Amino acid sequence: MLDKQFNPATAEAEIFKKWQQNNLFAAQPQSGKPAFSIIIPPPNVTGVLHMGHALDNSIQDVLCRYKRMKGFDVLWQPGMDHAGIATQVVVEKLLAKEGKSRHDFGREKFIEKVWEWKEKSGGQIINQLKALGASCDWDRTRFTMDEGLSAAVRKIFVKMFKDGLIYKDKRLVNWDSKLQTAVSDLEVIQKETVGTMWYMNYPVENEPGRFITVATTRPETFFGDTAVAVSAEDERYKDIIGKNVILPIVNRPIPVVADEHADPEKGTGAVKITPAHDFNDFEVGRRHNLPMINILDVNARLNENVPAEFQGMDTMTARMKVLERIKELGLYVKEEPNPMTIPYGDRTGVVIEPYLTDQWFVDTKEIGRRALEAVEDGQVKMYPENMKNTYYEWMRNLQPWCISRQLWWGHQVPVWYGPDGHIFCEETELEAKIEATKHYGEETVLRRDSDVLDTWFSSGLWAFSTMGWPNENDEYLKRYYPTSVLVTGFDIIFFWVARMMMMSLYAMEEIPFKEICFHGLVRDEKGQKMSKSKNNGIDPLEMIAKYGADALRMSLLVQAGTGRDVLIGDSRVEAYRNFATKLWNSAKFCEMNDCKVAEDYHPAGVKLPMNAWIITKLSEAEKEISNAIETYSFNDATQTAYHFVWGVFCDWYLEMAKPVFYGDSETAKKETRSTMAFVFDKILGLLHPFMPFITEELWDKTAERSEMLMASNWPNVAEYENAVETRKVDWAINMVSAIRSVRSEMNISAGAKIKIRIQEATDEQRGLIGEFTQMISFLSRVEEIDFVTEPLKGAVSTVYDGMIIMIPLEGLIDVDKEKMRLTKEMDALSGFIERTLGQLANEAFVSKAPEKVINDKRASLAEAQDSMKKLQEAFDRIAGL
RNA sequence: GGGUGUGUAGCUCAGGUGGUUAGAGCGUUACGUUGACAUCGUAAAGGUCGCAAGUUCGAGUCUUGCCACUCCCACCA
Repeated sequence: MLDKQFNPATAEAEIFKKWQQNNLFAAQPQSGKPAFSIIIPPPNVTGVLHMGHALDNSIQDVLCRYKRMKGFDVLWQPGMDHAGIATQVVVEKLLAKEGKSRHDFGREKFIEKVWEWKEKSGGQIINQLKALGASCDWDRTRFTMDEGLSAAVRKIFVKMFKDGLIYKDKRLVNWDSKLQTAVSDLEVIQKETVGTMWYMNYPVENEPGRFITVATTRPETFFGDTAVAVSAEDERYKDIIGKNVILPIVNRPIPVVADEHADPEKGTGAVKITPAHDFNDFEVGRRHNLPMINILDVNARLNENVPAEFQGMDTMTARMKVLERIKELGLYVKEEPNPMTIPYGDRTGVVIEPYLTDQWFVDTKEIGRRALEAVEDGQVKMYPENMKNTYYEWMRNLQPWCISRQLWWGHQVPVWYGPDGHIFCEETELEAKIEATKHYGEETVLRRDSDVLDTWFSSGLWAFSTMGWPNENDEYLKRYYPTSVLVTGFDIIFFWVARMMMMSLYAMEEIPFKEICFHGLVRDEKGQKMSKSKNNGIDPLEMIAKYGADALRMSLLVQAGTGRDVLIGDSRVEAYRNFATKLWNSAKFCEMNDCKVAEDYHPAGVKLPMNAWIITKLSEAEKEISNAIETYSFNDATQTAYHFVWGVFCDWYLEMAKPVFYGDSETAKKETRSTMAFVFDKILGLLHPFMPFITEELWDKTAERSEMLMASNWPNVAEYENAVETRKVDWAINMVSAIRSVRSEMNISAGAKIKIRIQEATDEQRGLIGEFTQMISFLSRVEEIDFVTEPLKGAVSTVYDGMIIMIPLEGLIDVDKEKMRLTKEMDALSGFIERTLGQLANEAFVSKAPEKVINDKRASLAEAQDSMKKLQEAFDRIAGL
């Protein structure tokens, strides 16, 4: 006996355990089945499940479950990212609570602390993914700091270094002064604001009274100025190019140089050049061999390269102080508001400073070109396709990738320095020492580079590092790489997708995945981005607790058209919880009516049209769902399934079955019981990828099964389709709808049994009505159907497929209401008739449109005119009362 | 500045290659019968398909222009 309702809170964990016990998640490399593989986008070890994960992993789970049922051997490779910055920040915060900093522990001890944290509190998200139903091969869970993955990182780094693709360079990078590390361009967020532009005068050397006015938004960088640039074409300044101006306060002479960077149209046409603190100025500095004076320390405070009174100031204080002094010197000109963007760190929210340091870079020119070509020539397909344009644009303007971070938690750069600074880049310290001994001719003390790598460097290797690489002979690597499809949000296309493409093509000489399915962002019910500041975040675990994982998955998937954003909120999830309940109740109906698949049952042999009909509808739904999943249109797939279950199976088939079950034909009952059970089983299969828990539960509770639903075959009933019977049942259904509509509009009480009289039915129609009398009567509460040759007085009428259907009401008719109803029906027709007559009278249309279109128009016109005539007659009859 | 989307019912969205009277879900309204389900059923109302031209016998669908909004990238002395 089925319970009154499904209780996800207790059932889901049990079901998940059973899947695990039956080892249904593990890939089966020896199975001989075709392989299908997905790597999970590794969530941060610090992460907790949010709606983005829920969507991303629901999609992957659908694909994996569907493919398994389709006969594939599936590897869904799970794992987590060590998330350098995020994790270090979490642990540092914990230490701060004890009043300590990482420096109190030192690097080694601190890293131990992080590992401790990871073992104790990290990776909660893994269990949360399980709550969602994710069918990953959990025993293969990997972590980007695992020994194997770390070995992969070292190997790639050394190889790239030796290939000249990784190099050290002193250049301007984005400096996060809170974390005291470099970050990549992608980790910087530009925010618009209105700042101020200040104008000030620099005296020209040896020409008393002459000044050059420069404009700046950052007066505090003033001490780093090493030139003023003007355009060579600018008449105002032509004569002082090559001369010096005096930098006020410090009275340092700096040259006036001609450079294309200076635009005569902008500002004053003269630009102060601060090579160590501005990306454009840096380039100008390189072009003119200007000194680069760094005036900031790692905390973004002014350093010893500025006059003592300014040292130690933060940039804002220094800015005001500089302006004050300029004013005192009488060199201040004016200021005006200036719209501008300011860079902030995406993790810390502090202002990012361009900062001159030694960093490690990846030369992306060559590997970027290959990654670009792999998409251009179609080796890697993207869904939706227009994501290619975004990818192309970025790949064609690739900048060197700054991969070093001045953190402790992460993959330490495998680089050692000799006493003279000579670089030894090897996978182990031992190898470095051996090389050093060779180089120096004696054993030498080496110092290891303290930098760690950008987290995305290791996640860039994820597609193959999780599969055993660098062991080229790993059976998983051989079998499941390249992976079948990558499922991810378009927000990390540059961070991760592009990097995986580059790194995989470099290391493996092969693409990491054949297809990429991009999905949109999850937003709240009103379509707003979820954020802490708006406090509109919705916790997937809360939704799962409230409505069940199946309901949450459905409500996400039902909107997951390729690339579209997904809106989530209580009312949406509730709707799919209701759907789950509907499914449960339909199972109860089956059980109550003793629906089981009889041993001698075969779907090809059904005799009742309604049974042939439901099998055909099932087949049509299956084809649509399969097709939609294969093209990543999860919205179509789920909507088709939803409509088939609720709108076809429950609303019509179960209702049609009732008169059969209450009737006295045992053969009809038997066939219908079997068919219903048969179709219901297939429904469980079709829904399983989307709603794995409730379907598995029903599968278990509705019959004795030799295997779990998850391990069963995807439904395929195409060979049992029966178009002829299906058309007949559809016709009867439409007739029921027509009768119901009249009843409802004429306020005939829902319970009342009515008689109907039909005029002008063809022989075929009479035959159909005869065949479906029981069903039509039951579903439209009709107790008597008769065919007549003369119209009835005192009846309400409608026209269906050319037949006049009349409901005699013997004086109870609300004449005005019936007149209104008929008028409304006729109005709808007359508009169409008029338009169509016009079209058919148009010679251009008749001569140019294809014959089929014209014939269809003529046919539907004739039908409409016929209905019109019959409705008009009904109207006239009623008007006479 | 470059790129990419979006604009269809109150809301959220479907609507290959142009062709009957433009659909769904939710919401709304009315009415609720029998024995799966009120987490339900039946029915109805609701749209000049962003605007304007153009191509065409015919445009939600194609072209051009415009308007509004989303997102991404770059720049901003």
